Amino acid sequence: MPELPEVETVRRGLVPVMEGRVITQAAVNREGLRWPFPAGMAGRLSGARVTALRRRSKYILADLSTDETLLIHLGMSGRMLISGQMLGTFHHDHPAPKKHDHVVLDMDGGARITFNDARRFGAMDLMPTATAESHPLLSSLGPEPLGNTFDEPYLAARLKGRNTPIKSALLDQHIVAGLGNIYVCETLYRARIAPQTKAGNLRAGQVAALVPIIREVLAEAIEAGGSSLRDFRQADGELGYFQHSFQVYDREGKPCVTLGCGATVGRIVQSGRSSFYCPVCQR
DNA sequence: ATGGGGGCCTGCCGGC
DNA sequence: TGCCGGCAGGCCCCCA
Repeated sequence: MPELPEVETVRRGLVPVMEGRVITQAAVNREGLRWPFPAGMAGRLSGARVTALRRRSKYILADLSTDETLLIHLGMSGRMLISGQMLGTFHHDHPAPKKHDHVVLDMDGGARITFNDARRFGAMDLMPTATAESHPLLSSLGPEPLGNTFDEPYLAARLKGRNTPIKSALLDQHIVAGLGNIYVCETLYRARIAPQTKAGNLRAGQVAALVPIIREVLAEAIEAGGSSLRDFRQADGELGYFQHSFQVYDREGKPCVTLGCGATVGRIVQSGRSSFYCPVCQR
């Protein structure tokens, strides 16, 4: 489910209860999610202090005092719930366990973090911190879209000659890491580029425009997540998914929001995924 | 190498 | 109310 902005929002929500804290007890309720958990995961987590909580693409990385790093991927339906330590509110009971609560981390500050994932497309793994970036899930990722190495010359080089639609190219985590279906649709709408356009056929100006637009779309979504987080980590302590208003995503049949356009948002399927777009604005 | 399709899982929503 | 098909924001793997 979550794309880069949602994962970043979750990471920021976890920082106050995890960073610098010791995992006093880890409970693992099943063998694994998408892949088996690493051997002895609960024991390797218990007693470890989280020294830093980082993000790479859609992965959360918790560096531990044991010189291991815990990799967390939320898949499509993964959620992190915080209980036992609410913002200024008197509250220290934990809610009853729910279906699909797969991993539970109790922290020394009194917080409990529960990883719930109905579809089990998520993942957790442990690896030495020193070689974290060579983890198979991370080693071939493209650059961070908000980082310095993601720029126009880079993107132009990666799209050059590619016959795949720009929609698919931007979803390719090897080209740029962290975009998913929603933000690719939103990016192409803002860039006024039709999703069917062959990546290699984009004009230079279009490629140049994509870089700042991708940055803007993601930054705005993180900002929206950050602001909703303040009111969002309450009642059930669920982190993460803010209501965000999209310009085209999931708006099939609704009017294009561009003033005076008057067209209707369309939907096509590309590589098995829905692309939402304005057939008039996007060329 | 590249591009396309299948598969993994469960939950939800709309139509009948 | 229930059943059923279709769909979901991710990612890996296999095939041509």
